[in-house]
Amino acid sequence: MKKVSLEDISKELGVSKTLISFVMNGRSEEKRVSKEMTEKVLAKAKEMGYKADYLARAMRTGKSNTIGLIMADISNIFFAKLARSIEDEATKFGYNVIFGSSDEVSAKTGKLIDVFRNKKVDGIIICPTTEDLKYILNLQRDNYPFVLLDRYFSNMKCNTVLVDNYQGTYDINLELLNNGSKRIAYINVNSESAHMKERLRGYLEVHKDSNVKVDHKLIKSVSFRNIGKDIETVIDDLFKKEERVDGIFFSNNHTAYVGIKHLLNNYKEELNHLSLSCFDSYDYTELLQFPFISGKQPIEEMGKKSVDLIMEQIEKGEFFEPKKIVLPIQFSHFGNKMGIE
Amino acid sequence: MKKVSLEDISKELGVSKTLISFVMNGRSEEKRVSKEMTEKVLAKAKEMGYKADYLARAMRTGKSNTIGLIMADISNIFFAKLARSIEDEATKFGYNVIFGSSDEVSAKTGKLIDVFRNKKVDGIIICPTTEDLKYILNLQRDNYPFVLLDRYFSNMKCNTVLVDNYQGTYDINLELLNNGSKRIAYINVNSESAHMKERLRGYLEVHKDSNVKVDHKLIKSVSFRNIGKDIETVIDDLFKKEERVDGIFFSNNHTAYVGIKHLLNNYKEELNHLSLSCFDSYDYTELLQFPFISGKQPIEEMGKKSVDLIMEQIEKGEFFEPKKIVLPIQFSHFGNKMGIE
DNA sequence: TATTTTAGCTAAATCGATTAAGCAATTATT
DNA sequence: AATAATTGCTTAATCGATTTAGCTAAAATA
Repeated sequence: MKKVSLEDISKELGVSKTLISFVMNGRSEEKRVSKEMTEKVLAKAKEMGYKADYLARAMRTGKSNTIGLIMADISNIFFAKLARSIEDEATKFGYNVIFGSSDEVSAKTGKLIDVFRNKKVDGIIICPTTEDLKYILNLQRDNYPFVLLDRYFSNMKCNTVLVDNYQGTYDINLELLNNGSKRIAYINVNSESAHMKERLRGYLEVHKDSNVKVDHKLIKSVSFRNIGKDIETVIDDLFKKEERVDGIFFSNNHTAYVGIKHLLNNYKEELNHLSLSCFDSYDYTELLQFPFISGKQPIEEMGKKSVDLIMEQIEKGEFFEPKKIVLPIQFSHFGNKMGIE
Repeated sequence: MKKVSLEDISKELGVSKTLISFVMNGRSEEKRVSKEMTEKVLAKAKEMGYKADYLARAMRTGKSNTIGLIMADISNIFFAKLARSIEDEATKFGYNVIFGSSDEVSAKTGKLIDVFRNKKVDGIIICPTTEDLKYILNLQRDNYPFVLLDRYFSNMKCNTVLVDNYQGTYDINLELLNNGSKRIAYINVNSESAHMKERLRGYLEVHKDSNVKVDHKLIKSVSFRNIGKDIETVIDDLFKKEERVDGIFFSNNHTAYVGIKHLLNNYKEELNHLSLSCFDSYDYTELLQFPFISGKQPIEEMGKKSVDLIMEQIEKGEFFEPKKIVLPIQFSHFGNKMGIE
C-alpha cells in the first residue's frame, strides 16, 4: 500500500514522468500526447492506484484546493450552519475547508490569516470584526482571494456577501409598531461594526417613518464578552417604571437567546404583554410558547454565494470584478400570535 | 512583501541554508551551531520576517500540522460544539483543523479519509457510522493516527473517546421510573451502531432492575434520513389508546428536537402528563416550559480528550498504546419540575 | 610529533509534482 | 530536393524545506 508517484508509473512504462503528468491532468491533446500512449498511461495509473499528491502539487503550483474559513465561533449555530453550507458548496468545486474561530478577537483573525496563507489555502472566507480591517487590507494589497461574509466594511470594494441589515430590522420593527408597540427597546452588541450600525439605522428610520418618537433610553448596549450579566442588567432596567417597554428587539441571535432565558426565569407574566423579536434565528424559536418575531437569514444562500465568489476570484486572479451581494431577510412569527391586547 | 525563504536568509548571511534550518528549528545545540551564529541567524530571520513554509516542510517531513475532522453534520449543534472544542485544543498544539460532514453516508467518510490522507493531515478524528468500519480498518493497518469520537466499534482496539451510553440512559430512565412513569416510550435511531445499542440496553436494564415490564410496542425506530415524518407517525401512535404512554425517552438530540416540535404543535395538553427526556441536549432545553430531563454530554471534555489522544499517537507513532476513554454523562431537569401527578 | 576527536559548517539528495525549453523523427510545403 | 512545420516525447529546473554524509580546521590525546 505504498504511495504511487508519477515517477513509479513512468518507470513502469519506460516513459518520462512529464508525459504522465500531462495525461493525468487531462492535457493530452494540448500537449500532443498520442491516443495510444494516453490510454496506456491511464490504464497503468488506474491499475497502480495512482492518486496525485496534493501537497507536492500545491507546493509547485501554489494551489492547495483548500479554502480557509474564519468565523467568530463555529459553535454558534448561525456560524455552524454557514460552515456547513460553505463546505457543501466547496465540495462541489473539489475543495476542502479548514476553519478557525476568532472569538471576535482581531489578533486571532490575524494569526489565522497568517497560518492559512502559509498553508497556501487558495482563498479565505472571513466574517470579520471591526478591527480586522488592517488584515483585510493586506489581503487586498497582495491580491489574495478573500470574501467578507455577514460582516463588512462600508468603504471597501471587495467581494462581500451580506444580508440587508437595514431593511430586515426596518421590516421587523415595522411589524412590531403595526401590532401596537410604542416603546420598543433595542438591544445592541458589537455596536461599532457596519452591519450592526445598519440594524440600528433600520430601527431608527422605521420609527421616524411611522411617526413614533424613539426614547433613546431604550437603546441598550451589551458587550460581547460579558453578555450574560449585561443582558440581565439591561432587561431589569427595562422593567423599571420609568422605562416600561412594550416590545424588545434583540439585534442578534445570541443576545436574544440569553435575553429570553432571563425573561422566562424572571418575567414570565410580562411576556404576554410584550412583543419580542430578533434579527436572525435559532432553531429554538420554533419551540417558543409566546409571541416572537424572528428575522431569518438565508444562511444556505449566504454560504453558497460566498464560495461561488471566492471560486470566481481564484480562477480570474487579479482580473476579477469585486461583487457585493446583498440578500434579503424574511421574518416570521413564532409561538402563538402577538399577545398585545 | 515577497515570501522569505531559508535560502534568502542564507544568501544574505553568506552561509548555507542547512545552517539556517538548524537554527530555525531550535536544533542549534544538537547540531553544534555556535552561539554567535545562532543569534545572527535569528536576528536576520526576524528582520526579514521569515516564516517557514508549511507545505514545503510537510512535503519533506510528511507532517502538515493539520488534523482532519469527520462528523455526521457540522451544522448539528452537538457536532458544532465538538468541533469548537477540538479546534481549541488543536490550536494549543499548533495544529489546524480541516473538516468534512459525512451525513452518516459511509461513502462520504471514505472519500474524506482519502482526501485528508492525501493532504497529509497528521491524524483524523472521526465520528463514524456503522458501515465505516472498513475504512477505519485500513487506517489501522496503515498505522495512520486516528481517534474514534462519540461512536465506536465494540471489538476494536483503538483510540476512542465516548460517553457512557449505557449508564447515562439507565440513569435518566431510572429518574423517570422513580417519578412514577410506567410506560416509557423509547425513540431509537441509527439502531445498528454500538452506541445506540448501548443506550437501548440501558433502557431495558433499568426496567428489569426496577421490576417494570417493558412493553416492546413502545420501542420505536425512526430513520435518520426521514426523521421528520417518522417521528410524527411514531408519536401519533404513542397517543392511541392501546399504547397510551406516560413518558418518552428520545435517544438523541435530533429526535428530541423534532419530537418536541410535534408535541408542542399537536399534544400541548398532554405534555403536562408526560415525562419527557432525552440523551444529549441542545441549548433550547433551557428554554422549555414543561418538565424535561436531558442528559448532558461533556462535549468540551470529549473534544479535548480526542485531540490529546491523537497528539499522543502522532508523537509516539506505532508505539502508542490505544486508549478507550469513557466519560460519564449527567442529567438535569429543565422546565418546571416533573408534572406527573 | 602524530593521531584522534570535536566543533562548526556545507554540499547535495530528497519529497512529488509542474513546466519551460528543446530534440528527433516524420510530414507538409514550396 | 530543400526547407519548414508538426508530432511525440524528454531533460532538467523548480517549489522550499529537511537531512544524510562529509569536509576543514582547531583542540585534545597519545
